[in-house]
Amino acid sequence: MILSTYNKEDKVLLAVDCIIFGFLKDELKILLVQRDFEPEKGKWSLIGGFLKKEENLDKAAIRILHHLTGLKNIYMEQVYTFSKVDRDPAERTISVAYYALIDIATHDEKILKQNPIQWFNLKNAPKLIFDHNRMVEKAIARLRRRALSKPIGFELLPDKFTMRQLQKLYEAILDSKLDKRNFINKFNSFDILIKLDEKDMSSSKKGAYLFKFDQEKYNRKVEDGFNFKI
Amino acid sequence: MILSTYNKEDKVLLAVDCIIFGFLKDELKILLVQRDFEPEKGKWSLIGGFLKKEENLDKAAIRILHHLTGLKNIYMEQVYTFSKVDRDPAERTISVAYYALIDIATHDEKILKQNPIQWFNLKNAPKLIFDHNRMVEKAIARLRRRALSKPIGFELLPDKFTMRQLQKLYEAILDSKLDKRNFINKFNSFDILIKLDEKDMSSSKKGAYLFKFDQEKYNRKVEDGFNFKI
DNA sequence: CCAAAAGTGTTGCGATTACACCCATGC
DNA sequence: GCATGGGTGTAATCGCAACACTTTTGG
Repeated sequence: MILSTYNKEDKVLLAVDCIIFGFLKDELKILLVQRDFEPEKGKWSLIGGFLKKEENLDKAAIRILHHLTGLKNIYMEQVYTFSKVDRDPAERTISVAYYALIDIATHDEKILKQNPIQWFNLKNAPKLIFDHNRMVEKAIARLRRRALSKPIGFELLPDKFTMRQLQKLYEAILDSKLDKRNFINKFNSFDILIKLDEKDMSSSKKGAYLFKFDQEKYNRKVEDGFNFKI
Repeated sequence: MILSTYNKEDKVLLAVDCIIFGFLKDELKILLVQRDFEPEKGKWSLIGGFLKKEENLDKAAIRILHHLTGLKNIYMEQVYTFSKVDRDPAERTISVAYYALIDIATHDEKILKQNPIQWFNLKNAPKLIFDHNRMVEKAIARLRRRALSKPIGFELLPDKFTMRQLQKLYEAILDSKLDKRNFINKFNSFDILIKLDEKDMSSSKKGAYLFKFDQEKYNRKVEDGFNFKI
């Protein structure tokens, strides 16, 4: 029933849980924390926290991520709100899931200073508390859809990257093999990468050219109705 | 800060607002209510209510829709959670938006018994309270994406419908003209409709064949990896 | 000199698009 | 008999997928 004041309505705890994706050595990873409080103390969990009265959810997600990893200016996006009545046995809690994309290679030192948090390969991540595994699934589905329609992967790669790295990233996100030539041809046809004179020598004798994402050009193209589509 | 009990955390009001889509006379419509309480009394608003402690959000959305329209067994889906600090001037409220799809032709009598609610053409709907217009936008975007990848429109049409009605529905959702022959050819290629012997005589002298959606066949196809794609 | 990864184009096929005429009937 | 909406097929084009060999160089 709606009342003319809201006084009689139930209030609830609103949590934010973050599915933090990273990419390293051709593998998609997620960052997990070992819970240091009851219930489920010691178990692996998504990084989370509670919404405060004076902030919106986006801000809360940014604050929680920053607090537990030290990272700022990270791409985040709301995924879904989970509300099963007994999802948290301690108390009725609604949780809004956000996913974040992190370039591990550039940020790893910062993150791993924090103790009880750890990267897991997505494929062999542990069982998580509550409904966190479902949250991860939803976030992956979302990431996948996003990757097909936006050049989202750049958030997960260093500033300079090789075509092969980019391809491996898409393969990890989409969980399928892609053809090398077709992938490169398609990406080049978008014309949103800058080919550098530099080479990355770490993965082969011949060396592989490095590329950068041309954000400006991409934005202009989007405004002109360009549609990214892998 | 996460504490070992949640006692110190802020609690908030959690609302559910419903973007209710209908389709009649080739037009996509939304159902709105004139608010009968402060703040913003008398203004047009989405149909909404508050989450109760003992229900999850899906249940709350169903309850709220049923309470204000009398309808049951309606397709609903969570869209997004809105949390701007001052979105509701009366009190800090977070709102989870759901969209619903209703076949107006079949259900209209029930709905219009209720007094202060009314269908509006999407194109000339009034300005809504709070951030409700943004909610509608998000819901449309979601509906659009959904319509491209699932035969979602059947929720919006009567049990029996003509090809032309189906096409007009897609045109309304996608906000673009479609070619008559291409549309029918594509839809027939999916093979998920049952052509009836009956004709609808209301729109032309010749009459147009009626079709039904073959839910069973569709489900079987989806299980076999079929991918609906307009 | 050879192993290992990088780089590079072409072709066939299937899907999408564009397009125009006859049909049935109520008035 | 004519105006109105219903119904139907084909050809041209485009985008996607499949595919193999040469280059470079550290060891």
